[in-house]
Amino acid sequence: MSDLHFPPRELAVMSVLWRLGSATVAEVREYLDEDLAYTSVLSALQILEDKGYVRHEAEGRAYRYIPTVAADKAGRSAITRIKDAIFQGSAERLFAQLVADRRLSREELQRMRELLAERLGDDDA
Amino acid sequence: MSDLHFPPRELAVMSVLWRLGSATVAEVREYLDEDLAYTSVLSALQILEDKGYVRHEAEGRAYRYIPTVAADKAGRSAITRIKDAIFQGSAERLFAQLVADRRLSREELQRMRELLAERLGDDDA
DNA sequence: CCCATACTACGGAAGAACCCGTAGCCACGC
DNA sequence: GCGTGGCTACGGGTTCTTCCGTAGTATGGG
Repeated sequence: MSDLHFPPRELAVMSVLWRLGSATVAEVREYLDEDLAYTSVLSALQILEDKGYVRHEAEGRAYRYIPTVAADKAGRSAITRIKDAIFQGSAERLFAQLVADRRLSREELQRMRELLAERLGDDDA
Repeated sequence: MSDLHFPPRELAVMSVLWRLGSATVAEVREYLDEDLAYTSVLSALQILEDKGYVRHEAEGRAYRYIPTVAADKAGRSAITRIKDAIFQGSAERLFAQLVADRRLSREELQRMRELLAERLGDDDA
C-alpha cells in the first residue's frame, strides 16, 4: 500500500505538525530541536507539500501548514517496515524491544496489558 | 546515543545480512526483492562498510559481509525514533498500532502477554 | 600458457535531501 | 507615500543515495 517513508529532517518537521495539529513556518522552526534558518524549514515544508504530505492555508500574511497524513497511518507504515526489515516479520521481537525500555512506567505497561486483553477478547468476532 | 538510520535500500541490504547472519554479494543480491545489478549491491555494501555497519572477510575469491550492528540494537533505535517523532513519545500509542494488525495470530498475542507479565513482575527489583 | 569466469575497485551520472542567501512582495505604522 | 519587518519564491551549493558500466585481478580448466 502506501509507503510513507520520511527522511530524518522531514520526519522532524512532520513530528511538529502532528504534535501541534498545524503550524506556520515560524512555529515549526521554533519547535524543532536544531535551529535552522527560516528558509530551510520553509523548503522542507514545500517539499513535503510537493509530496502530498501537507497542505497549506493562508493565515494573515503567513501560511499555516496542515498534515494530510495522520500520524497513526504513518506510524503503522513505519512499524511494518521495521518489523519486516529488522525483526524479520516478528511483531513479538519488536514488542520485546519496545518493552525493554527501562523508562516505561508501570502505568504504561498496565495500559498495554489492558489493550492486549481487549484485543485478545474481541478477536473471535 | 547511536543514531542508526538506514535509508531504504541500505536497510533492505542490512535486512538480508541480519536474516542470514552474513552473506556474500551474490547472496545478498539473491535475497533482495528487487533485482539489481551485481555492482549496485556491492556499492551498497561498500557504503555500509564505510559507515561502519558491516565488515567483510575473504571467502575464497569472494568477500563475505558481516553486520557489525545487531538487529536488535538497530531495532531499538528505530523504535525510539518513531515513538518520539510519530507517537509523540507514547509507547502505548505505538503498541496500539502494533496490535491493530489483524494478521497477528492469537499465539503471538499470547506470547506478548507473557512477556508483558514478566516485565511487570520483575519490575520491582 | 591462455582463456573464460567470477570477483572487486573505481568512477560517475542522476536524483533526493539538506541548507541557506537573496530577491521580491505586502501590510502596517508613521 | 515610504520605509520596515515579516513572509514566500527562487535558485544554487553540497552531500547522500541509488544505480551501474567498465576496467582490472585472480583462479581454474583445457
